[in-house]
Amino acid sequence: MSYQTVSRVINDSPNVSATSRTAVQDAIDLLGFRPNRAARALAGGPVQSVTVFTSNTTLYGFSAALEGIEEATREVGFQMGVRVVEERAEASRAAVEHALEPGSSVIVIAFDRAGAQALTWVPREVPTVAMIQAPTALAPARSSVWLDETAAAKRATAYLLSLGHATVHHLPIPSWPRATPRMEGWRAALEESGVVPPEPLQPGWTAQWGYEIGRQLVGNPGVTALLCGNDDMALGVLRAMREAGCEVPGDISIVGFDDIPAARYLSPALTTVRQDFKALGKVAFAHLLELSNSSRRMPAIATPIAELIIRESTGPPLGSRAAGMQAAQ
Amino acid sequence: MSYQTVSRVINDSPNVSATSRTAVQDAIDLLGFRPNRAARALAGGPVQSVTVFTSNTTLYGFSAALEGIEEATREVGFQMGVRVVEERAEASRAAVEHALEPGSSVIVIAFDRAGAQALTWVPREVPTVAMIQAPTALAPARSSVWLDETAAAKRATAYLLSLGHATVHHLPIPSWPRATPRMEGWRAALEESGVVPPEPLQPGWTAQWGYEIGRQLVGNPGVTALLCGNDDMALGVLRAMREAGCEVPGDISIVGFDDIPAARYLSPALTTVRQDFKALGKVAFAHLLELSNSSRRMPAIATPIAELIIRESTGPPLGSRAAGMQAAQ
DNA sequence: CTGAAAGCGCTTACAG
DNA sequence: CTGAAAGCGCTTACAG
Repeated sequence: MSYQTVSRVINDSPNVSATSRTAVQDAIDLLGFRPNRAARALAGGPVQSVTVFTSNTTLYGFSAALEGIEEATREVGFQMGVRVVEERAEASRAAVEHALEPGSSVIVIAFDRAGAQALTWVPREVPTVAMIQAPTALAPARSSVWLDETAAAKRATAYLLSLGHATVHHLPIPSWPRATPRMEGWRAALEESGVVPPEPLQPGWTAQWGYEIGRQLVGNPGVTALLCGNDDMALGVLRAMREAGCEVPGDISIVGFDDIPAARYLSPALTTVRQDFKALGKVAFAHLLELSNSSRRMPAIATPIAELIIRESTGPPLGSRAAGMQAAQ
Repeated sequence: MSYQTVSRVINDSPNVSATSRTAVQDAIDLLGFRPNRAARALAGGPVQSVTVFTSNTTLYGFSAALEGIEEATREVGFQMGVRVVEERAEASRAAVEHALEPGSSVIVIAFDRAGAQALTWVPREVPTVAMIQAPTALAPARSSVWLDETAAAKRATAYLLSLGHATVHHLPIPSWPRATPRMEGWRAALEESGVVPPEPLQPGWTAQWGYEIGRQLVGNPGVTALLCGNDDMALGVLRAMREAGCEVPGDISIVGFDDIPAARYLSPALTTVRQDFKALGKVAFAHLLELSNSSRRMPAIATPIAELIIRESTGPPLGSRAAGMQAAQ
């Protein structure tokens, strides 16, 4: 019953007799033995930790994703490390290289530019899965996961159109290297209805930004419906409208994206697209597991379905024929 | 120029000639050499990683604290691991024991019961600092950090009283093992003004809970001012009031706690107590550093100052003599 | 199926 | 001040 045998049962080696296996297992349970991770890693044992790179741990989508990853790692006894990355190339590179350890694996939350940047610095040989906005956006040859935001944005836009709005404006989250899927979906819905998409507003992430943009929008009769790139911005827009005495949804309908916990408690409660980033985080980790254990790639696949949650911030435009339509519904 | 010498310069050993030191350093820089953490840990090198235990990575206070810790660790090249802990004793214990590695250190975000529980399982010998609600609450003989929430709650309550409210009600976050400092401050302010504190409402954490409680409060003329244990609950209360047609602050003044990013964009913008959990996270890590390097304890000390942010959700009670006072201000 | 051997990359006493 | 030695706790070929 040498320590090699112990190592074998811990690592599920097939070359152990049933007798030894149970004997060792019993001893392990009895003593509460826990193999030293540092030693395992040093000796070239299997990966058992993930480092997640993210540009933000506070924004809803990011922290929900993190939450999902954490839960998944906990279930299989993986350690989870977190490293925040900035957009500046050198800082990003330093952060990634510093954090990378032999025998580790990584998930990068590459929803934004900083995340995508970080992905760049991760060597090919380390098992990696990226959480991205859309499949074409980046990460060729990297395993990645995403939500179908294009379809969701399209659906939300179509809904607004169906309410009777002549057009729908869009306050996007930052795009790179090309339009975000949320913007593509918005544009597609408009074009399918034969309306020329208006110029998108200046992109941002925060409530603050939404507020700024909202103030500029006030009193513009052309915009009666606005699809926001996320709920935080929608929140800011809502505030700007109220301050200016604009009714929501009377004067302008507003749709958010993500369904943050606060969304349904706003006044008016926010119509939004629910995105299950937590579930996506779990999916990402599941992929990572396959990558690192069997060392074989998995094709990128989509997962949880986004859902349009209709609440109070949307309605037919005032004084349009849609007002009549509403009664008919 | 053996590898021992390299080890010495990396670890700032004094026993190295200036010549060797620079020579080695140059080589390190040139080659981009990074010592293997697993090996260092195995050989008993200095701690260079923290794992933080927290019950939630999504609630504002928790995620802000995490953000602060992350930033601080990044600055000194520490690795940061995160493990979510539950309240159930066995689950908590398993999570903690699983996560603990020799040569690691820990910060536990012990704002709530689950966190306090986790703290229980961390062996004395591992360098640990706890982030807690108040110094007496727990963690005797543990290094810990906290914000002076008692003073802040007292100040907020006094402010409400000064507006002319006959009393102030309180919707607390969960207490254990005794009243939260927020509740103590609230109570103290009331007593100092000679008013008997009303029964606190049922404690909770979420907007959902605030909403439930808010609905119960509607139409109760006795409550004209409410101090909420956090902004999320305040958000829910706000919603309940609006639904019921109660004016805020006309019919009821509401104060939150924490100053979440959304607070100032609500309608009415939320009067609240700003708490810098991110800074507190940094302080926690600073303490940890001292603990682990010099192996000497630091006395627990308080840090960032909470600040009352007066916005729109508070005002004098309607129809009271305070209405006149307002004009006088 | 199961030991003995070698090595993962470091650090820390121990001799010079 | 600086090497040679031993060991941290594992894992993975290699012989039996």
